Amino acid sequence: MSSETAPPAERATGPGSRGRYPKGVKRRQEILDRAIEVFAEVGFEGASLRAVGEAIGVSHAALRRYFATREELFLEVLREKDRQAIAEARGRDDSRLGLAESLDDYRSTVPGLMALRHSMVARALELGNERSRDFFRTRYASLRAEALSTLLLAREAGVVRADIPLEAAAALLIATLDGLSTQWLLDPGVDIHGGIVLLERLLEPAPAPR
Amino acid sequence: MSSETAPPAERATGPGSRGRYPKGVKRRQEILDRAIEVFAEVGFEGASLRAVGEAIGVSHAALRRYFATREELFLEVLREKDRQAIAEARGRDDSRLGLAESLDDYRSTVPGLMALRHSMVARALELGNERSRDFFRTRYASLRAEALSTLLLAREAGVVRADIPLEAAAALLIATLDGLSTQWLLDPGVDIHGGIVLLERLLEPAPAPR
DNA sequence: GTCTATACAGGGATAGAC
DNA sequence: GTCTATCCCTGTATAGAC
Repeated sequence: MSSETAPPAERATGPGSRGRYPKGVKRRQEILDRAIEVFAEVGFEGASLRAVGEAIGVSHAALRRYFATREELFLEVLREKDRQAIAEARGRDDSRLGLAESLDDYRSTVPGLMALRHSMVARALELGNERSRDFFRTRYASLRAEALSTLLLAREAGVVRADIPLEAAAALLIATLDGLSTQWLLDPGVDIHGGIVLLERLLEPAPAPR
Repeated sequence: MSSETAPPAERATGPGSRGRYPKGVKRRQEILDRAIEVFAEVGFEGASLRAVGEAIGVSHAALRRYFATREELFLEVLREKDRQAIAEARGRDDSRLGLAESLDDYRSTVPGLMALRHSMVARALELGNERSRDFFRTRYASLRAEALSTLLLAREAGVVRADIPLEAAAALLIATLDGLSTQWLLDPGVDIHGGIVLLERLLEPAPAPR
């Protein structure tokens, strides 16, 4: 049952708590950063704990002082990338849908990291990997919530049809980004941008009557 | 470099060729069928070659007489499932889009096999796995082609708007099925059916004016 | 022709020394 | 905190029995 072996610096990253281990969190962040680089280079399968450790100049066993398991390290990498993406996304929030920008976010990540995300989602779908499952379930939930609020604004601004259920539309938006990216990753000839703008157009209120 | 060690029964499955090994192809098919069962039970990660071999009552080394590599076995499983799906899909081809039916196809597959497909796509995105890459690239290409011809029929029947690029719409359809399924697999509370019918409605010619 | 036996390199997890 | 040593599992590869 793997009953809670109490990983050291688990939830000790909050800034305003009691006593911290400044050395510890710093090292942890360093591992995270180097791990991202390794993923970007060799992808998910190539990024063994030993490979990551070697890139830092540390044995693979040492990594487990900061990340209880390989899966945990992977999830933390994704969390970190999400944080970075959110930080970059600030400041360009208008009432437009802005799907093209979301797409650029998606694509800006190096190929290795895109593969990482896909591999992690796949793992989350497997039996057993509850941690990954929970992570992605809440991640997609918040993605949908974010899309929903954007859609609400867009509808008020009049750029989205008023007769469609926005919850379904939100799920549809996220699904489109995911699915088109998959096809584009497999075959760069696929016009992913065309698919995005098509969906954006389909959501618009009235097709110009002529 | 792994320079072509000539796998035995590689392309010897065609029915009308020269001399066959009837015993061989039968055994191969048996392995395939049992492998599908194992995948359905334990998923992608749990289905090691040794596990599959054990389920058949054979050593793992024996499997490699029929499938040059683990990846090859996996791909063959997916090919087999595709064949079955195509066979079942015959007979219900009207001019409707029929997305709901496609969804049922998607869902009918046991969880383990859905995870298998996702895991294989993820692997195909990784560097190196060219076989998987090729398989899914052509697979998605033919899925899009199929969707395109369906969309053409639907447009002629008047159930799809005439002012949209159907190639982009085809990619969008496939992407939606993929993406929504991912969300639904992670969280059964997601109304995947709602997303599908929404897209179908968005593609319809004119929203009832009122 | 088909399969078992066996070896190899590499993976993640873990225990205990320093 | 980090290491080394070890365990058990994986896919791959080869030799040889029948």
